[in-house]
Amino acid sequence: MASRTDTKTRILDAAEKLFAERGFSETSLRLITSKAEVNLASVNYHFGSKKELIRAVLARYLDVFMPSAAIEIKRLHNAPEDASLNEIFSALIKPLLELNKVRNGGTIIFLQLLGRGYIESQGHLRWFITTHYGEHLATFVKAVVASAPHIPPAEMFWRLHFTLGTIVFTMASADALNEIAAADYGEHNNTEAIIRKVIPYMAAGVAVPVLNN
Amino acid sequence: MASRTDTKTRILDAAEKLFAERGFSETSLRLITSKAEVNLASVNYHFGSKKELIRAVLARYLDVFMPSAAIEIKRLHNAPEDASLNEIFSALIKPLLELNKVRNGGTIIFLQLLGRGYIESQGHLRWFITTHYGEHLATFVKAVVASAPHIPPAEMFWRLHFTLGTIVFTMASADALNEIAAADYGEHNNTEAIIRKVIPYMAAGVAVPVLNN
DNA sequence: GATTAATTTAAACGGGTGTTTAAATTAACT
DNA sequence: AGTTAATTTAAACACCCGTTTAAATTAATC
Repeated sequence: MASRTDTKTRILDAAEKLFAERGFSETSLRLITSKAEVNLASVNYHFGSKKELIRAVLARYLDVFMPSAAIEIKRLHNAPEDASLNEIFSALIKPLLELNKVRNGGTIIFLQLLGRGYIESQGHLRWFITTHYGEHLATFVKAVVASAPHIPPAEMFWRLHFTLGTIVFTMASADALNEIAAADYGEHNNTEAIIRKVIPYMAAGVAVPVLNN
Repeated sequence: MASRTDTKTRILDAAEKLFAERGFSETSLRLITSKAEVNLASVNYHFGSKKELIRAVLARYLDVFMPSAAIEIKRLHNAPEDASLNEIFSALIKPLLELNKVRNGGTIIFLQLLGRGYIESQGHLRWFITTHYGEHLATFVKAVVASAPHIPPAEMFWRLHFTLGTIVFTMASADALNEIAAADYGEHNNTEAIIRKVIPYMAAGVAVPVLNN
């Protein structure tokens, strides 16, 4: 056991930050290992390949977030009346912000990783998440469907992915948007403030009646 | 003048398709030139660098879309009563679908390029668009603000970017989502159908009242 | 048709990539 | 303490990248 932090952990910590900032393919192993102050070959030794390192980075967050989110959703679902969409989305705030306690800036890093993953991996991440966290995901989807019974399942499928796009793109550009907002409107929003802004937007969009013509 | 298509055009046609599918940095000049059946060095000869090729690919669409979109928005604005958000967003459908006539699949290619650009270029694309097409953009924003006067400007800034994220992420994953939708719900949506699905979602989200607590 | 300019071509350049190797070092165990 | 296993290290490997060069080819001009 080394006196300093575990090599594996040092790699993950450096990698997740760089992956979130610059994307997966734009981040070289040499950049990661130099930031982590470990040897280049240690990535392949501990993780096998860059692709598996990416998976490990994502899993470290998903393993915390997914069960926690499912618990919060179930707590809502057990309430006497069905929860509103706003309540369901808001139930995710606590699990998301708890990631900040796991690591500094964990919330936004996680959401940015998610967005990078969905866009860069051409569907591989979607498969990874549904096969590894499908149960937790189903809990969430069920709650949303029950809360908006007037939306047909196929339409809800699309709207939930609209929702994913909304938050994931927003977080990917959060820093740039915050700069503009500060310059133009004197606003300064942290991650939680942005999440609280986006939830009403998403809830309204998901619930809006389908017009059939 | 060659008997076949212009070299410059052949490069642009091959590049835009590959860029939209795999992203900018994942697409090598060698892949582009081999698909275009032109020599590798011709990219640097005609465009100077890969970065300038990317700009040229984007400009070819923006030069068509932006003026056309601005015209449609102004046409609405001249109508006796103020247009609804749904009408404003729907006014963009025609300019978007006209891109399909410019090139096969032009609409979705354009939207995917836009998304890739926003996420990969760390703000460079945002700068490029606002400096080159700022006037047309302002026309659109003004119409939206007038149509939802109950939303403060700072809040509208965020919501319009939520909107951008929604459509851009959706289009980036459109092929994958369509496959799932076809398998799970027997649906088959073309680009226009997806756009018509996403507009009510976005309009509802942009217009939802801000709760002040 | 000769001369000039524009374009295309094949080859090389310098540099960065993920991964592998084999030796050196450190840790764990009997 | 001596032996084995786990880890770290420096170096090299094979490959792909964007760009440049200089010669060959094609087009345009006088």
